[in-house]
Amino acid sequence: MGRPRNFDADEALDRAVLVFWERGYDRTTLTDLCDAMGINRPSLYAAFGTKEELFERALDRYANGPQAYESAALGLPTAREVAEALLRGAAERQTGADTPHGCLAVLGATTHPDDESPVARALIAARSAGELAVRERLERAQREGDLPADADPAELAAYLRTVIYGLTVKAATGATREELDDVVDLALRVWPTSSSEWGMRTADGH
Amino acid sequence: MGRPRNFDADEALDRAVLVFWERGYDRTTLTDLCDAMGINRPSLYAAFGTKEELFERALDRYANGPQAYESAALGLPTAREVAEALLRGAAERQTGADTPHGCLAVLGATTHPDDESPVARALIAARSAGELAVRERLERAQREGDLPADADPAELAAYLRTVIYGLTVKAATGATREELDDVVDLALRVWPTSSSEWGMRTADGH
DNA sequence: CGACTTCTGTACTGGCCGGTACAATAAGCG
DNA sequence: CGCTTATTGTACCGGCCAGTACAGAAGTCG
Repeated sequence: MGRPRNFDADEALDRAVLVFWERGYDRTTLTDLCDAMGINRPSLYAAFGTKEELFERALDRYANGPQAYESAALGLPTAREVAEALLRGAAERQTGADTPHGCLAVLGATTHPDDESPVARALIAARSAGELAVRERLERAQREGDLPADADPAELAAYLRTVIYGLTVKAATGATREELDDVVDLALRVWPTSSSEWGMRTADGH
Repeated sequence: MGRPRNFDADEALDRAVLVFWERGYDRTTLTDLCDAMGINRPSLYAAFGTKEELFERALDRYANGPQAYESAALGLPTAREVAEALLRGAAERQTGADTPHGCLAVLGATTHPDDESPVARALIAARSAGELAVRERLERAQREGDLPADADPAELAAYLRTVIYGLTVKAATGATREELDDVVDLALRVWPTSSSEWGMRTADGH
């Protein structure tokens, strides 16, 4: 009962995602959000709560929407395919013509680990969860014999995550998809293809 | 003549660098800066101008101070040494115990290429200049026979820059120096050591 | 129809922001 | 010692921010 709201909450949240994605948390104002969502402030508060709470909802929706290619990538059969899908997916997603460049979870806020703000903690948690998921997928690959026994899933996951973060910053700086794909080509050469070659290349390390 | 200022401008600028480095441009207020610099607002304006202008001065000082390892790295004799020094230097610099984690030039502001603010343009210019310098160094290495002829200096420079950016985000998220060094170990395996191996690993690419 | 409940629109609040006016202060110089 | 010049400290400005009070509007249910 009561007066029905005359906007679609999911659609409004999608608009909010785009605004945060483009401008980051700090530089986004409630006025920006209301304009983009087509509603006014009391409605925003009633439906989504505080700006911080709205950001966390947006982050969640981003993970399940634009960033869903990540979980899809983890479902691929081999570790090598997972790695390539993660990197190519990041390059493609972050240079889309119709979406802001870069990644909301990385560029959403300038955070440092000792920052106790809820926004910072939500972002750091989201990033850590992403890396952990990759690591667990690679550990499974190793158990399945899909990844050489002397490879280190944790290090590989950290490396993949590092490259993905780097792609984000490059995309935000204005890199094109082609440039990013070239970087992905190079980054994937690290991937261990066979146990012997992997060992050989490790042996002469410093 | 006139009353002499009772603070050291360079020292005050160093303090400003630390504040911007830790909090980023947007989250840093003039009150933060004045407190850290030990001066009050009119003195700050007289000595450094606007907050934006102060940030650009801080960025410049950062490049010539904490980030000076980059230009030092470019002076090393071989391309391989240059690459390793850049990555190790980034890992070390961005996880220092006495300095904020991450890189001022990357985390200083959430920017997008179509952002016309002076701060955004200064940051993007600084990043592009950094990558260009690496690329030119690698082109020289190739002329000197120090890098295989079939390697692509522009792609390698973009790759190095991407990994460095990624290290920055990981450092800001709380990664330790050891974790970053492991990533550097992996990242450096990409480096072309001899023309034949480089070609071999390229041939079966997709 | 009329009571009730929920949402919408306007207009506002206290607080913080970047930037500055102005008077007091501290030096050099004749 | 005064005059000039530059910096300092205080106190303030308009503007924008996130968040909200309140009245009117739009539905449901008896």
